Amino acid sequence: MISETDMKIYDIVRQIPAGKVAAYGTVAELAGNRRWAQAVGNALHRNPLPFSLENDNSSDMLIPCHRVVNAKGRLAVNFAAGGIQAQTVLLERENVHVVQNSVDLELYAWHPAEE
DNA sequence: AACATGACATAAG
DNA sequence: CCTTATGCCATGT
Repeated sequence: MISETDMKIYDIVRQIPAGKVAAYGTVAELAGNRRWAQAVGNALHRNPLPFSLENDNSSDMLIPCHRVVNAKGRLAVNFAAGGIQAQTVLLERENVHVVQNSVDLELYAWHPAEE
């Protein structure tokens, strides 16, 4: 069963454009409450559809969770599908350079207002 | 209801 | 940079 909060969270994450990343806290805030950061991580961890490798993103439930990093740009060590390595590959695939398991937020941080 | 856990954030040492 | 400690919220036992 997907809760209201999860819906909001997934909805926000789905809006992150390719080539950009958003922090858990940012997603939480956009979803409605700044303090859901931890919950966002949990929600994504048990996320039903993590991402689509080569799929054409035809499904509305696709959630690009690899574009979500922590406040310092660090990747998720316990990334559900394949760990941090998988997340790295997915990001690199979108031209988001990953160095030392981190990304440069100055370059890739997603700013919703600029959509 | 109580307690433990987690893909977090922030502050402090 | 790293480790602790504290606070948050949602879940699972």
